[in-house]
Amino acid sequence: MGTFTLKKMYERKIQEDLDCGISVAMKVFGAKWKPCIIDAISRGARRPSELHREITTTSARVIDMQLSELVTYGVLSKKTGTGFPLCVEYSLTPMGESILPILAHLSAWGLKNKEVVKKIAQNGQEAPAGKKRSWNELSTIC
Amino acid sequence: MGTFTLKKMYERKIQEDLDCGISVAMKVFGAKWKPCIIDAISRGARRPSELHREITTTSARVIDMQLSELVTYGVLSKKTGTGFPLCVEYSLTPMGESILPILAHLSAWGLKNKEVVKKIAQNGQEAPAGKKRSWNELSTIC
DNA sequence: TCAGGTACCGAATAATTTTTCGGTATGGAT
DNA sequence: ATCCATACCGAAAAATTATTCGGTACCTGA
Repeated sequence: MGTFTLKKMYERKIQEDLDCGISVAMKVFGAKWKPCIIDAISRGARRPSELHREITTTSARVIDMQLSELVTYGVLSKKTGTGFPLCVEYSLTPMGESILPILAHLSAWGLKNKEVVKKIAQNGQEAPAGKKRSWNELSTIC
Repeated sequence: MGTFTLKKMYERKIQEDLDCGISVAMKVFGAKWKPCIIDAISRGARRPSELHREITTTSARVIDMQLSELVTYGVLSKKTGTGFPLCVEYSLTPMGESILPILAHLSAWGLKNKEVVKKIAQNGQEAPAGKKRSWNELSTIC
């Protein structure tokens, strides 16, 4: 028996293609803090308060929101205690566990390339845009 | 000798952490259409016009922008022809090639889970939010 | 009864990314 | 001189995501 209300989710204007595997993956764990949260949980942080303490680069609210989305998509499961103080534990489902190796690959790739990327990023020009065609770009083909 | 101007890139207000491998990876190939473009190129599409024809779900402008970012970050290399008609070819650099297995993993994961995700996504409530605590959520712990 | 720790939530706002629109430039063919 | 296909680009608008702010609720011990 419970009163409840369902908040309607943000309604996209542009449809996404959930037949594309990459879109699906990105939807489920591609948000800014989700990999971070999944990682922390895989390393043993289970309670929201622990996560809040561990991840200080964003607010508690943000973590809470992402946690609940991860539960919705079946990446995490949630157990609620009734004792005192309130206690909730999140843990990875098998589906969640299956994400870990992918995150490991992403992380390895990023670490391997981070110096180059950093250098380019700090150059301040994302794209060599605005250049008006003139000198030879590289070798000539075609 | 060439006239040119550099368009300044979007200046972030919130700093990103480029020591985190996952952030780096996401920055380089995590944008909406980049995986798609990388994939198309890996399958043999080299010229912008081919890509435009192959990827019809977004505009040419979008593809062009992503292409130039991918070049900037060293994922693609660009060769410009001087003949007629104008001809440009993009190809994967070794760094670009090294992304392919990761995309394959992401894609495989997504395809394996897409039915579940689709079902949940179309349920219309992203998060089971708004629920006011009352019945037992799951088993009790703590 | 009140403070204190835990777990949440909604609505507004800000930041970021994506998309649209309307251009420029090149060189050959007509 | 105009038209075509190719390859680009800037600026504004729209869409999406992330963040901030100010709450509620539960239980217990002081």
